[in-house]
Amino acid sequence: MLKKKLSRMIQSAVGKAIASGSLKIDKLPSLTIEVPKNREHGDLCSSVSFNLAKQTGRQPEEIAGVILDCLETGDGGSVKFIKKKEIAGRGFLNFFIDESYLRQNLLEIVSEGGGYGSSDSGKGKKIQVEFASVGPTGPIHIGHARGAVVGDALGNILKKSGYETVKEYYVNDVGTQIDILGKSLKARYCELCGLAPAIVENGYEGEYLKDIAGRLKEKHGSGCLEKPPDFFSGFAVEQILECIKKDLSDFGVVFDSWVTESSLYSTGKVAKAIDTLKEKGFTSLKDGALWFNLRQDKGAEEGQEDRENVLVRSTGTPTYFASDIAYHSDKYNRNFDAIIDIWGQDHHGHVQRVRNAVSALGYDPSKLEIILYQLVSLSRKGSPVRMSTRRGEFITLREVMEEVGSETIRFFFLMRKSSSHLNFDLELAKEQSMESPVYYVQYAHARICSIFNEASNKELQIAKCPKGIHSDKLQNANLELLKDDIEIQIMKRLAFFPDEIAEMAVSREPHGLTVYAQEIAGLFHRFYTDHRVISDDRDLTLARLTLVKAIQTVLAGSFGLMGISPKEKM
RNA sequence: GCGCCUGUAGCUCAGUUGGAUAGAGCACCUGCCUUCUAAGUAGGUGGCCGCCCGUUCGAAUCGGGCCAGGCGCACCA
Repeated sequence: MLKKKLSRMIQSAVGKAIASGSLKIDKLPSLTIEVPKNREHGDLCSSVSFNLAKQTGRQPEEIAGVILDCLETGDGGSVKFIKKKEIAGRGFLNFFIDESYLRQNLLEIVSEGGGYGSSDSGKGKKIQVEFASVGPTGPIHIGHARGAVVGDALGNILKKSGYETVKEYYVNDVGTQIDILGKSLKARYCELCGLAPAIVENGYEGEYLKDIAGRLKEKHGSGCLEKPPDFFSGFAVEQILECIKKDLSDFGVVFDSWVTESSLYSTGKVAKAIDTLKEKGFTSLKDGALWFNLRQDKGAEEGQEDRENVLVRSTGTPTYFASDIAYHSDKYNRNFDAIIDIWGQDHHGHVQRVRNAVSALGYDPSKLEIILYQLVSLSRKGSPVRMSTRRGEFITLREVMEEVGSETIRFFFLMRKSSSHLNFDLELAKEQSMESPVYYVQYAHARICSIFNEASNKELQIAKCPKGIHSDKLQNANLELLKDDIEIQIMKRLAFFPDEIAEMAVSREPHGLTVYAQEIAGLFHRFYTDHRVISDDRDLTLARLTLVKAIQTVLAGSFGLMGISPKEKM
């Protein structure tokens, strides 16, 4: 990673300056390396001198000079990294990457293939991402899909960055809503059997329940009328969960682990969590119910107010809150270094009390990171489409997948940071499809594939896209021939791919994937317009094929993280 | 009322965690195909970064106060 590499170099330079007495500070300042907006300011830059100036009372420019004097750009490797370094803007340190380093990197991209972009920045750390945990009371709808996309992509990014990552789905298969679901199913079933259905208060009314009732009748005839409520809710959950799993996998979202709420009950984890809270004195009885109340002397995070929440209802059944505490306790016991929950913004009221409960149990609350994604408002031709699972008014993920395609949905949902509101217009997504950024990036990939097809036709004997590249031919290409401005620019941006991924892993924000992919695609399209890859000049052809192969590799790599499959032809 | 999120070009949004002259796409003008895909590309128009204070070498970014929009405040999940 370029930034890390330079950061280490500057760090040791500062260390050297301290040792030699030319710099007098007690602690190293936080060191951030950036890519300057203005190309004249180099490829990488740092503003450490400004921070150090504050500590030492000296001029930034002077400090910058001291650091540069101690900086060793040789860095021991065989390939030179920094070509030029300078002080500008009254103290900024600007660095220019040597082209030979970029050319070397190009070969690495081609030989690493799909592995390029990986890093070990998360090595040895175990991390869990739980997302898309939609209760099995109805089909997964388009609003939920945002959480699914964000979580999936983030999980992919973390894995790529070397974290041991578990993508998990939590199934709320017990509770009041599940009981109501069972009753609602029974009502539909009674209808099918020619009986008057019981009226279910706040019952689910979606069409899908009629289908499930139909399947129940098909399987058992009218023989289930006397079955207990559990039977109906169990059947409904089983059917709906199967449908959710199918939807998600068709959407390209894959989980490593599924945990059911019911299992937390059957293994006694819920009871244990409640008992522990009781023992530690975080509970009280009021109106026949057991409440969680935060005590400021224990576990309370600073600046919080006392809050009370019901753990066990006066009826004796624990609430969702209780089982969620047990679930988080279970997560902590699995020894993750970080636990990431991805929830819809509508659950934000739940955030603080879960954090409170977790710290009440004695766990480190800083390990729990809750990402709230803003809800998706769906519209069609500008007019809003309201959704409610209970009333059965919703647009399902499957419907939208069939209408606009899963890749468009995924790309769209990754284009905005998760804290931004997102309006998804069905008609617009379709209409724009020809002009959309999804096609823009796909088109770049497809064009490259086309070049390789042509190359194989032209007796160059370069393998076809995308597999089986004869990398030895490309490895021997004379990359010195890549010297046009746009070629250098492309090599630079490709070299930053590992940095980009590592940064997204740290910020937990996968939306940079779309930004980066569009940028690479844009550079390629510019290159493609002005330069021919395949020409009579065999050496230049090989060099450019290597460049283009690297672009293709990186594009496909970013698509993979987004969960989008690269197109070979359009 | 309390809490969370958002406010950047006409529209949809980026903005490297406080850096140097704020960027894309769409839309609107003007160019570029005998060639590996024009689903592309070059250029132009377009900005009190919601408003006001503050913090400092430096603010779209951090803090406070307003204004506007979205969402949440159950013995639901």
